[in-house]
Amino acid sequence: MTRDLEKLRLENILGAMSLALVDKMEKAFGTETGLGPSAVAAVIQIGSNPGLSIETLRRFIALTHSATVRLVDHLVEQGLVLRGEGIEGDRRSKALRLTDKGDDVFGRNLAARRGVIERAVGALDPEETRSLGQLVEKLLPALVDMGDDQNVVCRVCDEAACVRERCPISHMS
Amino acid sequence: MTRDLEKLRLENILGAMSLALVDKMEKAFGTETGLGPSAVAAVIQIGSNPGLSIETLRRFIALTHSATVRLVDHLVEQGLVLRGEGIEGDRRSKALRLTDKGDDVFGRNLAARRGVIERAVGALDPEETRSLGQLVEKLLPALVDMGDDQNVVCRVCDEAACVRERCPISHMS
DNA sequence: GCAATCCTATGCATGATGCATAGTTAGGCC
DNA sequence: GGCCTAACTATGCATCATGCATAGGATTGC
Repeated sequence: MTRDLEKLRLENILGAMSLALVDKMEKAFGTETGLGPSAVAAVIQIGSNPGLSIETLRRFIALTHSATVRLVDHLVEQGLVLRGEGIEGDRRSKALRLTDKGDDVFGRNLAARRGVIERAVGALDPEETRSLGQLVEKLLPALVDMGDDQNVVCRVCDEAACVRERCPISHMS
Repeated sequence: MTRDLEKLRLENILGAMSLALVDKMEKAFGTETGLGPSAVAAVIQIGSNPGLSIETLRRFIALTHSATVRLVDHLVEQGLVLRGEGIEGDRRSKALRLTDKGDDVFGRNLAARRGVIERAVGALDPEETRSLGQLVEKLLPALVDMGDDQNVVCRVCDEAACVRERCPISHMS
């Protein structure tokens, strides 16, 4: 019984920690680049997968198509994104790419995210950090459903830090 | 160097895990009770601290006063919240309380949150769970700034599962 | 009893987003 | 070749959440 209560307590703290971490990341995005969560996700995805289409982007960032169009419009106005020519000659689609300015924002967002997480993990010693990593790695797949949202989870990931073969989330396609 | 890369990788996964967990919680709130994140936070805070004022609530859920007024209006319309009489005879303030229906929603939201977290933690054995708990407990304070947002972090916490003396976040005043 | 302070409430504006719809291109089938 | 369906993009319209500015009522201290 005490055991159960203790378990509840730890689960509760895990939830609080996650929420705090996400809050801090979003706040850091805002102060660093002035972009909201969806815009940040879009920039990071376009930066990580240059040339993708709006439709593909839409799935990564979990928005409606129309919302994604508006969002991209906005990013283009801000000079962060370019709508290139059709993908593989398909003139329906537009290949999305970052401008130099967009690339800068891309990097600053990832750095801000890294900073927030490093600051938290900084409270642990190297041994504990490694231990936490192993646990999180084991726990993450249980959180992710099959289907579209596999990618959604990675919408603000630093893909340079992500070893695909070892990512707990199977990136398919 | 490999060590650094590995550290980056683990930090990245921690970020992804937190985002996934928060996503799932918000989704669960939506499907369970149809409320958005702010409304859920409001219900949970009113349920956990019955009789609080709009101004106090506002700080817990990190909204403007006006936004909080509108939110409470909405919750009252839905029959979840009551605006009671002034707090301690102060007729400026209105003591906020949950109706029976609101209390039901309160419980269902907390249960939904617990379910999401349990599902994730279910991937670990008891020993690992305990270990994760200790690490998270150590790491959480490093994430929380002094000031208002100490409470904000707890906006959807299950206070029944939270042992105040052992909460890494000092709840003051 | 008056001024400063605090709490609540409301008018107005904005930004993000979804739904419904339309235009354009590609590809397969006759 | 011509046509139908599917896929991708874009836009009009509506809604919701939220912030800013302002106003009104209550409390407190001098």
